[in-house]
Amino acid sequence: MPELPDVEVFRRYLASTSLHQRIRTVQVQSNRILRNVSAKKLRTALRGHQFESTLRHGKFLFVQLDSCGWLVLHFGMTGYLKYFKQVDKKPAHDRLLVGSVNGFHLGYYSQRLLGSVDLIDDPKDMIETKRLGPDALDRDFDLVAFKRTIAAHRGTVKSTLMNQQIIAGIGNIYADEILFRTRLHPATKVVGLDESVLESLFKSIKAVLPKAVECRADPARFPRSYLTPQRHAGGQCPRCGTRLERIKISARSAYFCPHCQRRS
DNA sequence: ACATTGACCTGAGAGC
DNA sequence: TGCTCTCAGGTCAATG
Repeated sequence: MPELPDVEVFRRYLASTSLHQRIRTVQVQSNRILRNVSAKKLRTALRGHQFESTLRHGKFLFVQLDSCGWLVLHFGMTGYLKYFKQVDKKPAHDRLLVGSVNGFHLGYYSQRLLGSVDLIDDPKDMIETKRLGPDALDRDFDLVAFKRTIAAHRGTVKSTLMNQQIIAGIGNIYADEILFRTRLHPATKVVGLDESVLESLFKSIKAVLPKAVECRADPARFPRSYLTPQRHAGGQCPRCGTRLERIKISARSAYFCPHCQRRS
């Protein structure tokens, strides 16, 4: 699930529910999600403290602590957050539960355990260490930066869009949506795309992602012109009605309209 | 340096 | 019903 729009929705959810509450309990339900922090160290860092603010870069959510340091949440393929009061009504696959003095809990969920939780000193350092590219929605990430960033790469346009070290935030679903809007076949090579196509691709990124956030990353709310709600076996192109095709690009499924997105 | 592939996990759904 | 196979929106290490 969680690409940039999903994580932005999680960030707003956390910010509207869980800031400025004194933390009373910390339950690590699975050690597997922990990266460079032990359960004990995490408990010590959180208990008695508060979440102060939030930040997002690509698919990473950073939560600032009032003491010092940041909690980092990554959601993998199946992660999400849930804020609730009744512990007996919590969903399955909770991996971290943070309880506050107000009686509510913030749960981090990850069915497939591909997500991660970490504790760091500074988001900037982490972004640098992981060599993440600019966040796709950052204002400073403009057309000039986009062209400069993408120019050095030789692979397909889809794998380039999904490479977090080139641009942070775009995953499999939104790469397909962006390419559909740009009418580009997913296997098109970046090399040889002319200026006008690059500009159109850039505009698609800057249109699709905010629209998805506005729709709370829920495909059921997406405009009719969007590919994502049709992105399944038997799905049809919202523009021309052609049956969508599925191919493999860098070992992931790419859905596209064979009529609107011709191989060039 | 860059691009691609398989491995890491669990669970749902299809087909037999 | 139960078995097997494939697939799923993530990254990372190993390979070409």
